[in-house]
Amino acid sequence: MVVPARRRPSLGRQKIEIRRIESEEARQVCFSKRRAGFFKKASELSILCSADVVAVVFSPAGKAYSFGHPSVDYLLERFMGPNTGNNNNDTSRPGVQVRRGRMVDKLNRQYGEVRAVVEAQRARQETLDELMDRERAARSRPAAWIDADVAHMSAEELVAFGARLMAVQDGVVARADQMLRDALLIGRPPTNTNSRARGGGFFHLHHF
Amino acid sequence: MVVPARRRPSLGRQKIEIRRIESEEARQVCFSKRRAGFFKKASELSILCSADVVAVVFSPAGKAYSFGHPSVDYLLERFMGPNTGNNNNDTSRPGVQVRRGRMVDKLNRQYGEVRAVVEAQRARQETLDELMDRERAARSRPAAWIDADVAHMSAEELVAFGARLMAVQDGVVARADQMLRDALLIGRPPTNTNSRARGGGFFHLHHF
DNA sequence: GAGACTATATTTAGCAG
DNA sequence: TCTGCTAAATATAGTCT
Repeated sequence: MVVPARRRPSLGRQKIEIRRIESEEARQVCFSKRRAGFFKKASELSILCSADVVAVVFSPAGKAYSFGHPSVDYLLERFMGPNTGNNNNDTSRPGVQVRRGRMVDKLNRQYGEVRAVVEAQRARQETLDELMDRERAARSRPAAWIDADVAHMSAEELVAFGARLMAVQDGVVARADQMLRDALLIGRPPTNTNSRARGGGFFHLHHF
Repeated sequence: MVVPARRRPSLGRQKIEIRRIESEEARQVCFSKRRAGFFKKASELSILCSADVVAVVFSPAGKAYSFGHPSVDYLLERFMGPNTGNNNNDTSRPGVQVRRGRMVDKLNRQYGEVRAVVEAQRARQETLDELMDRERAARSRPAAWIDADVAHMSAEELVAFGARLMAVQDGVVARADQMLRDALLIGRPPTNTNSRARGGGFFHLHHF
């Protein structure tokens, strides 16, 4: 009795050239997969080598996904620590007061790998997008205080500024990370049977 | 005649737990390898999916390696474009005037994958570190204008600020990228026989 | 249109020079 | 330290559900 010689169920991974994927759909799929892998790599790098890693990815559609890394504790301490009452002459920026809850949602959306959590609240997604837009609009006015000068900086200044930016962003991400962590009461990502989701998750406490 | 049954030349890659590598040396090696792989992934992601990607890695030793990516042209245009003479009331930041040359060096050091180039000028490295420190010191005073407030931001503000930061940083990296590119007259990374350096390089022009 | 799956493409841990 | 090698560990393209 001859077996229908059914073909291989799959050709397996194919080699591809590193060039823009033309197919809109395939591009989107690839983006999701690789973004996940990318963030995972970031996570591993930060854990294995005790390195601070910050990564931001803007989807073609314009959405931002960020990965904030390790030294959460260290930076948290630095930014929220003892000297909380410092000299900030905040006279130009608008005060957007908001409670904790929303923050969690936004971070979840912006964040890449907390997918497991996001999964459970995908419904709120749209509300978030809306919020994001509104906020951006509200900030467009005073927002210029930062980038207005970038174009005018000398080479030296540019580099220095960039460095500062990284450091600050690091702090921002760190604090955000911590807030999310607090809000969700997460110490480690929720256990997930999916093999992809394994690999550690990206909110680590560790080191420094 | 019995063959000495020589063992496998290598056990091949071993599985490791994702946890801080204790061995100082092994950690350093791993850092180098994975940093390279990480940046490569960033590059591929940006090219394949036409996504903007920014990644910064701080080595345990404190050095920063950054990967700026794609929409160089787009952002360059945005930051250096037509409306160069905009409304910046720059009354607080010091003006550090410097010529092009140094910029190239610093960027090279800061950048990870231009190693091939860096290789050829490692000697100047120390001068750069010195410069960096001096600059940082000089900037420590007015530097506070940014991070002083981070600790005081509400959740909403934090996220918005983070988003802006990413965008700006993207711009900074983009401009820096372009400057380096101009200065070195590079269109693509220098050809290198080393297999590691293969994989595309990270300064792309492409898309958007 | 997000996951599951399979077969390959890539990455990289542990060594050796 | 840095480079190269080898083989096992992962990441993922293409498909199907």
